Amino acid sequence: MGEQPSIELLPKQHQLLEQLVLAGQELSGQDLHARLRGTPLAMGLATVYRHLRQLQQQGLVRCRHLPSGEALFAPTERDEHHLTCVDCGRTQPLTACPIHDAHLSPEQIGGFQLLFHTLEFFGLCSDCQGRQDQD
Amino acid sequence: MGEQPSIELLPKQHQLLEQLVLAGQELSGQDLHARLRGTPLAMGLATVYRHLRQLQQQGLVRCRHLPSGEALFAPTERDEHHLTCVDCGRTQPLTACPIHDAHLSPEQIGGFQLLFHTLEFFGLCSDCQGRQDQD
DNA sequence: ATAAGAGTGAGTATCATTCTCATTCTGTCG
DNA sequence: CGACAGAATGAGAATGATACTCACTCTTAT
Ligand SMILES: [Mn+2]
Ligand SMILES: [Mn+2]
Ligand SMILES: [Zn+2]
Ligand SMILES: [Zn+2]
Repeated sequence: MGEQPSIELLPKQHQLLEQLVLAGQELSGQDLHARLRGTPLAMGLATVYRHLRQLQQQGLVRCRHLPSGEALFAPTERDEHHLTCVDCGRTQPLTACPIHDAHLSPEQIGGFQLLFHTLEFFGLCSDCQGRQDQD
Repeated sequence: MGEQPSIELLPKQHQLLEQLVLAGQELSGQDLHARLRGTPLAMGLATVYRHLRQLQQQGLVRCRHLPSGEALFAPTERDEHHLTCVDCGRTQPLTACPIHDAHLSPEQIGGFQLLFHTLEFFGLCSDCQGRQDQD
């Protein structure tokens, strides 16, 4: 825990990571691109996605996919997960990660160097439970 | 654990669920559509995706997204997760779910009725660790 | 100065998924 | 039995996020 490969981080990669940290919430590639437009930090969409992929490969960023297919990115240092309604899409963050640094046996890990995980819970929110059979 | 809402299951929905169970592995919407083509159980892509969404809303099916954006579906009864290499994409199943029926406080659940979860680990496989700085 | 290599981004291509909407199926009622 | 309402279906078009191309610009080393 606590990688510090700040070496080898391109300026634009550093920018993207910083934006994600500052935002305090998950952002899509499109979001990041839009946020930087007009600023001296602006960069093309291709560069945004290219660097987001590389940041993931370094374990600095992870992403989850919405049902819409859109991917939301966050710094791995922010170990946050969500509970999402399969009906209305309402989402709420969990206040703690249920697996901390889970105990995966070396056998399960099979030589991999673990970088991060994604964990999402799905269910019906109270509103949609009511609307269950009618509607 | 052990829902039995076999009531309210359309024939084609039942078919899709059965295919997923029989397959023993995750299948994409395209996979399912292709598998059924030519058989008397064939159905259009729109119907496949429509019913997959409804099966998810009933908590019978869950899905995860590959980096490619493709979604893979599985029956929720099969509580299996994966460890994927962020570099080469190689993937291996975990032999057990690290969160079983995790202990989420009612406070965290906030009125939701939990249906299923997705959990994926990412890292570097042994091969790609070697290729680390070169390449 | 020159050259090799890395980084960039506007535009285009891709392709899984969703949307449209005309058609077919199913069950009900007079 | 027709006639009709509503649900289900699927071919084809639309969508939209992401990946790819490739010419151009920087950077760095000789
Ligand atoms: Mn976590
Ligand atoms: Mn599990
Ligand atoms: Zn809801
Ligand atoms: Zn690998």
